Amino acid sequence: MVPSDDKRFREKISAIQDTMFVIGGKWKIPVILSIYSGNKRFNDILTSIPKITNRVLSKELKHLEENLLISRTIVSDYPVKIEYAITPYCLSIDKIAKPMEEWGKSHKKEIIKRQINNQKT
Amino acid sequence: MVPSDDKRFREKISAIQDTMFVIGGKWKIPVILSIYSGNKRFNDILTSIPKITNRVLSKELKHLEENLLISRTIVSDYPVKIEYAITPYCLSIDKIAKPMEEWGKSHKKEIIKRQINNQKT
DNA sequence: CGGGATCCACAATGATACTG
DNA sequence: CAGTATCATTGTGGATCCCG
Repeated sequence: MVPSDDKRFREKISAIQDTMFVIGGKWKIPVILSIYSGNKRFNDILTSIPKITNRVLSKELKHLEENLLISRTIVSDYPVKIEYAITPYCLSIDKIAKPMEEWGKSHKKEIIKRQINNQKT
Repeated sequence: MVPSDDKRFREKISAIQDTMFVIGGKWKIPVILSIYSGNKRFNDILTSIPKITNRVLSKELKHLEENLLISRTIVSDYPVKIEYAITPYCLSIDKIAKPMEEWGKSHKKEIIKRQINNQKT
């Protein structure tokens, strides 16, 4: 590796790893999209996302709140009623969600194409 | 959630999760960038990425090869000499790496800003 | 209803050694 | 050189129960 590239290289990696930390993992984006698509209550979000468990959802919501992507509001004390909402800031992840969605789709095609070619040989 | 949104919603989630699967995790992007920046040999890549171990690197390289992002070429049999290279197809991830890098940078600023505000109160 | 606490299985990782 | 094998340790996720 060229030494002069080193600093920029590491900064780049670091920035991308930061992003991965915030929205990476299996559930972050699904949770955000669930709330974005209208779900506000814990159990609604829970049931809207296949296979997620309440403990994991709880952790993810906390993580997202700490990273300013969603807000948590106590609507009523008794019975306890909480509402989650995405923050205006959260909309900025659209800039990465869109490319990721498109790339994911085209990549799937690419992999399928490869499999067909392998079968031929 | 509105039922009519359901199908598109799940497709969107699925595509993004596919992307996360391919380039997600701690090391995928660093490995790609390392090769991109000129490292071709296993041990070069290994030492260029802080904290990665040879076992993890080995797994990541296999994963990336399976997903067509890098190529693995046996240059000489004895002594064994392998060369890794990024594929032309791999360049397509630039479309997501760039946005992720930019978002990561601006997000760090956002978090720092939040911390300063919290200290005031 | 919105989670937290606990227990447990299994996956991931580090360290070290070893091989073709 | 380019990895694998093995073992100990840690982390993470699911299942279940519980509480305000």
